[in-house]
Amino acid sequence: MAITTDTRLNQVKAHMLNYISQNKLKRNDQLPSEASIAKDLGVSRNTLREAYVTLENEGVIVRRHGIGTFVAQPPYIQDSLNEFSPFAQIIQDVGYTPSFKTLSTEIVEAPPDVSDVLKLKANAKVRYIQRIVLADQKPVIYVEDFIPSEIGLQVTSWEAFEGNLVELLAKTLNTPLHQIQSYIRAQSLPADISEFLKLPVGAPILSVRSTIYTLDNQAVTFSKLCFNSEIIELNIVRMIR
Amino acid sequence: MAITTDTRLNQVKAHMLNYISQNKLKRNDQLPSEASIAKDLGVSRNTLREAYVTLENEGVIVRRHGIGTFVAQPPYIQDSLNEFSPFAQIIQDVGYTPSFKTLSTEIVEAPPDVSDVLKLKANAKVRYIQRIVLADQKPVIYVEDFIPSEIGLQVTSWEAFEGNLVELLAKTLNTPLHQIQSYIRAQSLPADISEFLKLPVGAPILSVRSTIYTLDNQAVTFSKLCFNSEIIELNIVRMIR
DNA sequence: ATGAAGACATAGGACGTCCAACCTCTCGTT
DNA sequence: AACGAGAGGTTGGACGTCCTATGTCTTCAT
Repeated sequence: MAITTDTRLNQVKAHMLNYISQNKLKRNDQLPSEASIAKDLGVSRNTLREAYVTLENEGVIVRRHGIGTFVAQPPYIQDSLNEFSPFAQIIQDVGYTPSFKTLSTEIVEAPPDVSDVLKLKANAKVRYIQRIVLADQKPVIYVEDFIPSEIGLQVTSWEAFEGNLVELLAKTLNTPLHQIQSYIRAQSLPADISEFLKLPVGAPILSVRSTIYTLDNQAVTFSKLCFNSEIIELNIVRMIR
Repeated sequence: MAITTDTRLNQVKAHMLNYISQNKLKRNDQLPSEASIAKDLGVSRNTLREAYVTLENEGVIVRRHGIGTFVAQPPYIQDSLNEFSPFAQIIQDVGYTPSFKTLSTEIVEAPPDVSDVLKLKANAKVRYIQRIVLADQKPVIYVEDFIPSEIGLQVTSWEAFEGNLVELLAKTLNTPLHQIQSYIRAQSLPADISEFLKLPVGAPILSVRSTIYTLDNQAVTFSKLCFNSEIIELNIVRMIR
């Protein structure tokens, strides 16, 4: 379940993250120049530059033209945690350490709204997974996933599953998954979820319903999520022209 | 307001956006291969690849190894109704009739948070517009726009302005506006906005902060919005590959 | 007919090179 | 002492080249 392929670019990225961690670099500390690191690692400056650009986009470093490269936000996470889900990335971007916890999971008959979105026959079964996502051990997202049984995902233990659902789906279906379509609204926290998010009933939360489609517009997973909006913000980039 | 970081990469990006628009390409339509476009534009395949990668990150296209490059989300809003703003579309989609009302407008010194996002000098002036968006005469969105004065928008009467701000900006700056970057969170409705949205204080609302950029990543407008979440849902399409 | 092998087109990845733009520091002229 | 020119280091941008990985389509032997 390696989402990170072992390309040189990723090696370089990993090296830089290690470098910052091991030398205990703090915010605004300067990193070695592109050229020197590239020489040390035996890669071209292009490759290193690409790694730096990526790290900058991820908010780890800041590059300043004509001056040098500096630590922006020391890396909170090492590689493997990065594999869970897109939401881990969001949490990471905000500066927390993400983790998952499975509350329950079972095969159930699809509820009407789910069945509707997934275009299932009546009485069709779905794998139901109830999880929470934690940021620095604090619960911030409550997740319910519904995956049609007919897809036939193979997982040794759903209870212990911490992999990337999207990756697993893509691999099992052997087709690229194309998009998540999400609807977002604000909502008052209902009582039954309150205990999981450890927030008072009625607190404003982001409620998201998200559907993953194949290229053929077949819905393969439907998820309901509740975000603790005090900690997590959603980020959209939308093209307007 | 110098708007010309006219790098080749940006030229290529702009060209591809135009290409998709002018040929009216839709989702899943195939784009010419990297090599052929690069040859047509007289740039190296590297440069073109970089543009493609960027466009993919922005959700406009999808690249598939060994197959080709495809349109993910056409970069323009095909709108006739969309006279005023993307939000009119959202309201329309939900089944209401959108309209606007200007509450107040003036030139003010940019508040710190706004000045920060727009990268303005201290004490720089901005055009401040306070509006509400109505769905079937019912207020559903509260909007505050901040536009740098130096852009020099020409409007006969801001009070009566109901045009499309984005269009006006694009025309005045004579450059395509590229993307909106938005941050969304849930929030309890504060008292000062309560009267405009006609909702009780403390009601859960969607709070959105939205920035419009040029192709060169210059921020040209910053907006704060509050959505009545009982009526409006936001809709995101995010590429996950 | 069928299926395997191979040709071809496409994106993925990396390298080495060159020059531009930007910043800091030093050193010589005034 | 003040200032400006210039050297040297740093990131920014682009090019051309080479090879690899992945799909698709054709061709040919069975």
